[in-house]
Amino acid sequence: MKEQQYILKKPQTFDLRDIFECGQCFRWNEQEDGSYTGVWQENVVNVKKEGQDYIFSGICKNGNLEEKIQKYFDLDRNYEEIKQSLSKIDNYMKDSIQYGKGIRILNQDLWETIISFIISANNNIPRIKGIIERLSKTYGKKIEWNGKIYYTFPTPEELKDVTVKEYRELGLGFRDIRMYETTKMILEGKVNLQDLEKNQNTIEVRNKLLTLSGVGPKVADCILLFSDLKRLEVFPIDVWVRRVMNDLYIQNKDETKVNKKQIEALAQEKFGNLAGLAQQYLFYWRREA
DNA sequence: GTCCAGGGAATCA
DNA sequence: TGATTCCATGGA
Repeated sequence: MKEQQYILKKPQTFDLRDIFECGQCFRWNEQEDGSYTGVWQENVVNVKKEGQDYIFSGICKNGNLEEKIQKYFDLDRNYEEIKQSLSKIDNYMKDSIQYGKGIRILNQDLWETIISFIISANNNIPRIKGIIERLSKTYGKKIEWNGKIYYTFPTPEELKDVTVKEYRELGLGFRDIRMYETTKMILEGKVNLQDLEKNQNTIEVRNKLLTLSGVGPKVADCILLFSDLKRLEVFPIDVWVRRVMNDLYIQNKDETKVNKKQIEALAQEKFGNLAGLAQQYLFYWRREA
């Protein structure tokens, strides 16, 4: 495969750290020069900031790099408008958006997002990244670029003979059986990913995702928001989001006792169909700042 | 040694 | 429906 290059000139909303460290993805790693390298589908790409421009270079299977980047980085969406709208809600939103102003929500592969967030359950980000890297290295396809070896995220077919024990040995812990069962369900067609991609009814898609082993409300919402399903109205509630929502708006003495339905209702009322974006600014702000 | 992590499933009321 | 408890693992 031939190396391709694409230069994104002076994007208004685009920051490498905000995009790759805000918790939505697990396969992008910072390089010594401050650029980031990542693998998605069968693409290996490095993004480097040059002045106010961003230089993408890498290899991609069938297709041109520019089109893939346009889609993956959600470049057709107007984030300036979204940020302006959310900033009007209150000063907390204004501050959190100011902190994460370069965030864009990636259109990640549905299958990879499902598995990644099943692994994320009761786990921490460095360890999630390690597990996903070992999964790819063990079962994915090898891609060489720029003198280094990279591995694609394994497809359901590439995992069809993997046992629960082998997942456990990769360090998945109690998530081994969930990963095994979900992979099996998809291979057997009990959940059809193409059908989910086509279905415009968010409730139906969410309910279907919830039938997968290891997919509960929070994981389902992360899949809906961070994959190419791209539902911006969902509001994934994890420990950090519960914490920040309680601190800012609810102020219960015991944050762990806050009712999830109360948080959901509040999010819907305040943020409406942009709740997912609001959630991401708040998550990143509370976790990093 | 203890606590915690982008929670889910099983169990019980 | 709603609340509790257990689930591996590695880093702080």
